[in-house]
Amino acid sequence: FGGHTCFARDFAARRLRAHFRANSLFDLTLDTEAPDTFIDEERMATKKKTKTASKKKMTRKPVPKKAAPKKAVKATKRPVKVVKKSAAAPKAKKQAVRKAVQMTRKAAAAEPRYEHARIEKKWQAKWEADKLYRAVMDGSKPKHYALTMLPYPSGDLHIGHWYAMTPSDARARFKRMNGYNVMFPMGFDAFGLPAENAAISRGIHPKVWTYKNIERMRTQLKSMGAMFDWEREAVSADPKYYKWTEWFFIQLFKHGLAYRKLSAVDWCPKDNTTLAREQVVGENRVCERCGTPVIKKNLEQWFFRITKYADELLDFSTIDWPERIRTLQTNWIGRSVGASVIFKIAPPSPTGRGAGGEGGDEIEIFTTRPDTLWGATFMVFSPEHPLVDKVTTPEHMAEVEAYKAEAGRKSDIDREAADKEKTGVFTGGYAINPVNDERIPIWVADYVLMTYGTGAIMAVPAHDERDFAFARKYELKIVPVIQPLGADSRPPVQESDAGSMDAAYEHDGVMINSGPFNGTRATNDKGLQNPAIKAVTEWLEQKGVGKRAVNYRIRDWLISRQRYWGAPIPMIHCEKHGWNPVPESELPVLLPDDVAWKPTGESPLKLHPTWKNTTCPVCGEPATRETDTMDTFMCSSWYHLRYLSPDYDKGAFDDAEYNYWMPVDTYTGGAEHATMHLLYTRFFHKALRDAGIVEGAEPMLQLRNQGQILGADGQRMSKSRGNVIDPDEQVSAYGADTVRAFLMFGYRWSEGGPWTTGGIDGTSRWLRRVWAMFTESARAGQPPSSEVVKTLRRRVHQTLRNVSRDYEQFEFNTIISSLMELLNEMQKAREAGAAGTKEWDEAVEIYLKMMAPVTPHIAEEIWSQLGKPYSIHQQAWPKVDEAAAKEDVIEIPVQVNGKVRGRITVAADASEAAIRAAALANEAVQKYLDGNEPKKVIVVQGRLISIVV
RNA sequence: GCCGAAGUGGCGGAACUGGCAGACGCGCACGACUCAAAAUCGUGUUCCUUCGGGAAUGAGGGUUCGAUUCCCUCCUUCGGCACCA
Repeated sequence: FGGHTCFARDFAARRLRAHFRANSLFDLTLDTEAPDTFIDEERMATKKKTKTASKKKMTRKPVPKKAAPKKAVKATKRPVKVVKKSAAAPKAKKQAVRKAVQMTRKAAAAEPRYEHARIEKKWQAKWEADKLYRAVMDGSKPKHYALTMLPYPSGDLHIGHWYAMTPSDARARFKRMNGYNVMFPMGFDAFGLPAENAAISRGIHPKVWTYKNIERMRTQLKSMGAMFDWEREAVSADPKYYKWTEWFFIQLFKHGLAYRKLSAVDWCPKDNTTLAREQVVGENRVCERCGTPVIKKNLEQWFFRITKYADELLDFSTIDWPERIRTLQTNWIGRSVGASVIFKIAPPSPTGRGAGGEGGDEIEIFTTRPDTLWGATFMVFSPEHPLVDKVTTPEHMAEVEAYKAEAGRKSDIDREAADKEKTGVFTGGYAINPVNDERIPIWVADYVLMTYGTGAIMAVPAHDERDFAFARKYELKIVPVIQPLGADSRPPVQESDAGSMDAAYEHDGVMINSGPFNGTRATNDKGLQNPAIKAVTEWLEQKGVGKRAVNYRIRDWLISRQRYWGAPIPMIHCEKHGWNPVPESELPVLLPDDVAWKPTGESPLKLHPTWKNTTCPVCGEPATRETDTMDTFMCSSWYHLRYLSPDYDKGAFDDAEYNYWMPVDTYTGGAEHATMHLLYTRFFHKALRDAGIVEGAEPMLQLRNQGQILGADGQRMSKSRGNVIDPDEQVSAYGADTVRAFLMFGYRWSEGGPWTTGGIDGTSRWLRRVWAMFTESARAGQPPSSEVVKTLRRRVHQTLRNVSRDYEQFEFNTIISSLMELLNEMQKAREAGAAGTKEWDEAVEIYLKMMAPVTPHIAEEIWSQLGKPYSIHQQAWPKVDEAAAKEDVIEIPVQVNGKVRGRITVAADASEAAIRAAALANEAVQKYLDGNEPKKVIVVQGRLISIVV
């Protein structure tokens, strides 16, 4: 391992160890050919020998040590402590449990080994042969549609896939055992850039690359032992799938929800394609796929009218989605309430200075602060605003043209950097402020964006930071209109004092210099709950110069991609008849196989010699096809519908299946899709609903996000960092059940975290112990006391209660810790002779059922070895016996002045008076009371007693 | 800057109605076994301690008999947005 870090060496060593262990290279008992009894006896005998030998040594050796002065002190002091702490039972209890655990751990070593590889292979084959997880409609059962995000077939399954999917699988299995008819489908999001990039760099056809990867990943997915119904598999690059992707596009087009528009769009120069606004990320505005900074291009492209649904998408009242996702989507949609106000362009002044407009022109602006209208001392137009040319006077024309040209050349990053110094030029034109008829100058500046509001703003320098900076730089008038509440605070009341302002005032105050509204209280809240805004908006409406208005940050969804490996956009352009959809009878528009993939910036389909040539569906004259393909997020917006009936050819899905299965009951996947897939799919469903294709407002009722597994170094896993954990290696070393259980045990599922080398060993030990204890035959011994079996039952049913709740709530880590705890309790019970009793058998049966969703193979194997009916996964979830789970004697801590000073043991149903009496009688408590009468005694039933002195 | 989430031992994390902080596991230390490892097993493991106790859930305050949990202020980390008028 020369040249590697210590970590790498350590990691490699561990892997080797695991590998040796898995392949039995260390273990002397691994001769599976030999009869089991022989192995057992042989081993037991050796164990016993070594045991007695060691005991002898033990008793002899420590003697001189104990004679050492230090130890002697401890030895004498100890008994005192023990006596004192005899009240503190938990410690003793804990030790007893520990002892029992150790005893059975020893016993475990004697059992036939847990051979995960053999067991897992065996059961996976049987489940598949038996179609155990086939989900078919069944009106007699409640349905549960469990969906987990489908993978992109990029090559190999990642540990992240396991982390996302296996807990989802466990939850689906839990639901199934609870009587639901569960569908848990799987598929591949198979179109997209990586396939095409592989084609370019390696010369493999995208289709070949993709399907080869799917083949491999399907095998890897099967190694999870998940309950995927493979007969429902859907692959988005399959013509029988994308036929309906195309069909959906046409439906959206027919309902006015898909349209073509020329606009400045985000373009990734590396991937040579346009991107949706959602796919441009980060401060530097980079491509979400490859990290290259995007540039703007003016192109005619296809858009989906997601903005039409902005308001509806803000309503989460009918779905149970994480707060985080709701916030992200809400912010992304970015709803602002304010007013639109109409400013007239001023007619040319008699002096020749002033507007170039001929009069009668109006300009509408959007503001969230109509209460500051009286402070609007100038207007600013975006350089792209169509009225710029009209308002610009001849003497300013050259300067304005130069500025526009400069703005056009700048990238968005340069232009939109918030800390950049603002620039602009005067147009020579003026507008009339409708509230006070002031003539205010019109400027052009690139800090005003054409893409938000109307592309023009009223500038209120006294109360807006950006306008203030601009006004200071170009020496424009500043009129304060909000006076702070304190007498001597700024800004000044008079316009002439504005020169002393050093920043815009953006806080609460009282309106001044505002005609009829002087004295009105103005808070800094936006929206109509601000009394000043409410009053002014109503006044504007009465005067007919403005009205209440809402604006959104979200833009329409740009879906055109200048790439080959995507679903073709089924549209035809004719010189005479413009754009028309391909007739539905001709769907799908098939992707041709014989294309040259060259990164030219044009779709490879455009370069195909014949593909684009077709005829106009209206007139039959020669016409051309759209050569762009669809964003892959279009394909994934409806995959949950294709799973309903992946082979159905009379429609995108079979209505009967839809009516039975939809909507999705639980959806699991990464939060990184918050403003992309998770927003698109909600939009898509609403659009289909309005097109009469689906029903209901939302496609997915409940969403839960898992976190991310990072490399052991806390960084994102990546090949270049060398910190990738390969799930296949983990599976071959530990088995799928261990990997599943570790991923569920080691993390809060919603958080994720760094991979911990060695952490998996704990889970591996757990399963080996389970194996050992449950496969070992009961030894004859003294019968257990009734207390032992009663305690056992109580623990079992208490655990069942907790575990059931945790499955329901996606809290997988505590499921496994509860199971580990119960195993420790069971070992204790076993040592006390409980094995062989009917309570023991019940405990084992419930235990296996509780672990079955997490570790399906080992549970099935032990279940079958115990002679129980196949399959454990078809068993009903056990019911909690509340009576058995109830504690009859409880220990309650007694607090004196907020500190635990003693403990009392009382019957669980003891009366408050009895508990109080017992607490006050407690020796330790008496000591702390020191003869004083307690001021107050609080008894919390079953919890604690708090005494205030 | 704005919005959101989260801060608990060496680590992952638990504490589900405001009621015994640190469950469960990892790691570590020492010991048993071994020629030696590995595996397994045993003991211990929040910190301080004069061995009586005391302190502690990012920091500081508040409410309460009682706060990891509720409220306020601040700090840190992560995620998102970012000239959005």
